[in-house]
Amino acid sequence: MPKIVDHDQHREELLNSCFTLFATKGFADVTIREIADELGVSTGTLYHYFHSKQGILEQMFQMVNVRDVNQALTMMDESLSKIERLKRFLVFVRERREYFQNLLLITIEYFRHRTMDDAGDVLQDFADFYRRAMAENIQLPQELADFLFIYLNGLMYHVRLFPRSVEIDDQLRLIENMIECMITSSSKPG
Amino acid sequence: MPKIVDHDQHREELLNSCFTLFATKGFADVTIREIADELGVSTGTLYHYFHSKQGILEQMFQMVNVRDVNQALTMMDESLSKIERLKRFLVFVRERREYFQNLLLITIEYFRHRTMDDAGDVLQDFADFYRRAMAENIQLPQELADFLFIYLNGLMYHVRLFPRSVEIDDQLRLIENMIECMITSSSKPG
Amino acid sequence: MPKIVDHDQHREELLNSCFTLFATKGFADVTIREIADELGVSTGTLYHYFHSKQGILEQMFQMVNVRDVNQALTMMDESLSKIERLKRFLVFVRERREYFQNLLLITIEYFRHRTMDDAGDVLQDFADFYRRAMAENIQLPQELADFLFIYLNGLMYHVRLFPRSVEIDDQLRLIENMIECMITSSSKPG
Amino acid sequence: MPKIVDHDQHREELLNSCFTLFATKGFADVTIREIADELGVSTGTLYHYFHSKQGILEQMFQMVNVRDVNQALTMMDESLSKIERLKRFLVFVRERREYFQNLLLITIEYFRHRTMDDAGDVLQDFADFYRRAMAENIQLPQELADFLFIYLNGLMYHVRLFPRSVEIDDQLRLIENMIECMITSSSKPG
DNA sequence: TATGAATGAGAATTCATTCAT
DNA sequence: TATGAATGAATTCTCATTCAT
Repeated sequence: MPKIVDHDQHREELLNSCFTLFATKGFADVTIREIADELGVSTGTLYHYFHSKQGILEQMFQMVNVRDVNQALTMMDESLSKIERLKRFLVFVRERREYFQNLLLITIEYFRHRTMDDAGDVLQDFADFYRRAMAENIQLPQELADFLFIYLNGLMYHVRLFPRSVEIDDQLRLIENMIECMITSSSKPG
Repeated sequence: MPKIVDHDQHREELLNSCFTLFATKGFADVTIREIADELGVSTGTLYHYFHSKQGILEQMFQMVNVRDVNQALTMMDESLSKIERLKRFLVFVRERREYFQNLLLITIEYFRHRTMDDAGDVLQDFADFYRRAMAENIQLPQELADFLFIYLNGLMYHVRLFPRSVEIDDQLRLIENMIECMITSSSKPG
Repeated sequence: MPKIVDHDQHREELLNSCFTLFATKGFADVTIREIADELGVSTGTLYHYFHSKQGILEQMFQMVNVRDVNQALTMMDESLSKIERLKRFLVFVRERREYFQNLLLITIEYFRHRTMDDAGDVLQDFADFYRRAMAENIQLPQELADFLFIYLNGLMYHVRLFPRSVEIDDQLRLIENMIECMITSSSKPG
Repeated sequence: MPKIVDHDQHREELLNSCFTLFATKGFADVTIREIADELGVSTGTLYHYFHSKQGILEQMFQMVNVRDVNQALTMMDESLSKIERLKRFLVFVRERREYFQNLLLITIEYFRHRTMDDAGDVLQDFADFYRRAMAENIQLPQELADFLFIYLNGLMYHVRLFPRSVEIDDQLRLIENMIECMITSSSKPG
């Protein structure tokens, strides 16, 4: 009997392995051969799992999308205060900064290479998911969550491209203070 | 006598014209033929002015670098208050947002494709220049200027990739308030 | 399972086929397309077997080298006299004159296009092999074998470039007489 | 008044300068730019003097042809003996061996790249001239002169390609002895 | 006459994709 | 299902040649 489950699982492993490859070299500069070598399979095998190189990028992006949704939903403890939640979230981002930097770069690759027959506005949904998840999890007003999201993307971009010019910890403390300040000042009466 | 051509000036014009091309499609996905067509010259001419495709990217990035330095230095009126300066600066960014979005994407391309024999740490210098120019011009402490720089990069990234998800004017107002709040609160006694 | 191909054998066949091509047109004037057409394969296939055009020349020269060594070693009958050996050798050269003319021209191509990271002094080894094989096989003193080698190269060069100006048979008879004369006169007492 | 003589003289100088270039790198591997640089003129100027790259090779070969004829005719002293003439000739070749090596390589280039609308059988005439000049000057029977010619070409080829494997002086002494031997033995009465 | 900027056909090489095994 | 040899269109780059100045 063919192992259907394994097939999907295998595909997911394959996608994971070339996530970093695409992020660091860029989609166009990674060859199918490279991917195959990285994954330890032949190019022929790759084409059993994916329809094309393009398809790899698309499926990878969608997989990331789904996976991150699932992860984020289970992150927060219901009993925490806003400030605690924010702190936790920033620690979470800090710990996975490598991943988020790559995700940011992958998103650009997807932005550039998506075909218009991709179902719907995948990118918009992707961003919206993150923005809303942040608002919900940290319980921030959407505008503030957006602000935080935008800033964190800027920070990921910055530390990847100019690694020596800012201290990520200093910047995270700064944004924490700022958001905290906004929360407390806006919740204060008059 | 041969045709009189200002070699450097012509080269700069050529570089300007493929700035957008590289930003939108990405360096690897733009062909020399495309560039030549866009510029209205032959591929041979391109190689008369540039040593390689790589060389086009490098020279373009350096040109941008130099040009932006010169522009930024002449931007500010000495008599303005901090707040006024910040406002002016944000208007400046807003008006040139298209350009800054492209610059951000070009920077990633340069980051990916630079060769190690490029003189020094061009990228670091590039970022440092912007960070310091902002600190000086708006007269912010460096940490706050860095914060602003990082946020604005995040914003440029966001509006390019997810154009429908946030209002750039709302976000600019928000960051203005935040910085203003920081300035005033930190300058207040006690 | 992929198509079973004896990689090395196939490569050798390919090399054989472009031997004449390189000899007659010269390395630089043969295009990869021409080679591919001549061999009945695609350009892509060529690059599956060889690292570059340069590499084809290098591997071809080395293959020739090895093959000729093996052939020459089995040529001579132990029981023959010096004169008989010489005669046989000249017949051998005469019969394969087309090949030797091409080999001479190929050697020039290799001389011109070899890269310095080629292992050792391939050309010198190549010549030394021939000189020594001749001395041994015909049992001539090295100096006389060198003389014969040099003359025969000259003859191959001549008949290829100026085919109507000398009769190869006359010249072969002449050199036979000369060598014979040298052998007998030097072996005579007094 | 236009200087017609200078034009031709200039052209001859130009041809001289790229003689070595063509010999060492081969016709196809020398660029017009290289030639122009070597000659210290622009590519445009080159095309005032020559119709094409091909034309440079053709005119160069013809110039060499004519020049060598003129030189050789004035070389010999009428009063010398055969043996003396042979010796002188070999010294002449020895002194100009660099030139003859290049000439041999140029001849191959011409052989490969001549067009069929080149007037007559230039190559054949070229070889015949040398063969006859040698027969006349040294006063050898044509067959022996041919033999000498062929051998010397072989020697030039050998010392250029395999410089460490034979001593040119040893070989020249050997051929001298051989020819001498042939002369004296054939002139002796039965 | 002399220049060298401009041209574009054609070169070597790469690489996504196919398919016989 | 898995392989990797084979394909050939497309890419970057070169270079002989032209021509406006």
